[in-house]
Amino acid sequence: MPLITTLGYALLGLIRAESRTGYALRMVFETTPMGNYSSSPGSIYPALKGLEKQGLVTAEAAGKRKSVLHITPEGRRIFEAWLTAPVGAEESVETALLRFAFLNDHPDRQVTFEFLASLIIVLAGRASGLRAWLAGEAAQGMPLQARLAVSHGLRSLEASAQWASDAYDRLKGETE
Amino acid sequence: MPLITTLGYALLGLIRAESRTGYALRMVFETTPMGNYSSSPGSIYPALKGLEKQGLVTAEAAGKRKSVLHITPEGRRIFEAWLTAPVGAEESVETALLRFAFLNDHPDRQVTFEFLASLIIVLAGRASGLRAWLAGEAAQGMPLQARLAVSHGLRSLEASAQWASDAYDRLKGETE
DNA sequence: CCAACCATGTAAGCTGTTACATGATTGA
DNA sequence: TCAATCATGTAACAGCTTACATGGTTGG
Repeated sequence: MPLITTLGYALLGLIRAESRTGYALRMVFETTPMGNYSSSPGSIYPALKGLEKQGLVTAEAAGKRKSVLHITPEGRRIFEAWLTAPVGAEESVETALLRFAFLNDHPDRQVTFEFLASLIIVLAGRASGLRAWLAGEAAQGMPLQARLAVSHGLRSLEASAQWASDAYDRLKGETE
Repeated sequence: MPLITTLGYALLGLIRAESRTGYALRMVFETTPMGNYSSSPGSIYPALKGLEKQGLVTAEAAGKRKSVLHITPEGRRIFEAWLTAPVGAEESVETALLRFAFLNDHPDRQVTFEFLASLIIVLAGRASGLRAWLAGEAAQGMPLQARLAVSHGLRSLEASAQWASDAYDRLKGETE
């Protein structure tokens, strides 16, 4: 089993979509909202080295200093497995969104629909957990603003679920 | 200037509210949604040591192994400064919510209202940044699902702003 | 008396950040 | 030619996670 961070998968996915240099990958992070998965040479180059060491990408020399990274068959396998897994109970919304974005290129549209469906279920579960906590006695003893802070978390989950539902409809509309 | 992590401030705030042992602090994280700021002895005890080393808390021996932590005047000063600062442009929603929860105990209610007002402004700024990006040409070249993922970020910001506005009204109602 | 819980800590390892360093290439 | 940008890396450091280690106290 490979140990790949979210940044690693983000890099792998970008390389899969198009072979690139490390610098080109950095630029993606610096010029798009994908920058959340962070930038800076200090994180990207070591991460790329890690992917290379695990045989998920290969570096092709191109000029004095440049080296273009390509995904390997093994890299494809690993990425595909990560990409198409249903949303896990512990998975963060951030990585789920990263996967959703990369699923755009997946040939089987059904996978995306199943992905969104699993996301909605996970979010609903978390939301009901928070709702239960807020209704429970533990919450009654807490100061109002602490409860309000928790209710923010609930709102946030509801907004994500609503987004997922809207995205589902939107994509259904596209495919017809 | 002290270097204190979010976890450090969370601990400091809990100790300020009530002197506690490290174990009691851990239990707070394990039994409430505050668990986001994480638990596990491996992070909490070193963090407490750090606060002690900086003179922000003192440990009072209590029995064989227990030691009760108290906040120092210096700790109070540092915490108060952190607590009452307006929301920064780069500040995460998570730390803002932590501060909001702790502001519950602040004697001057006006501080909380100003805090929420500054939060709303920061969120609005981020939201318009994302909206601009989505409307810009960079976004047009991106695949639909990547744009949808970004629009999730926007929805999320809008939900947070709505929450802040509702919380403002709710608290205004309380004080009347 | 034994299990469960109270209570505190250390050690290894991984990730990421900041800052620094280096040199090539390109356009004005 | 000189500045900006392309392009890749290293080093120091901080923080967290997991896992381990240890021992006290309490209730059945």
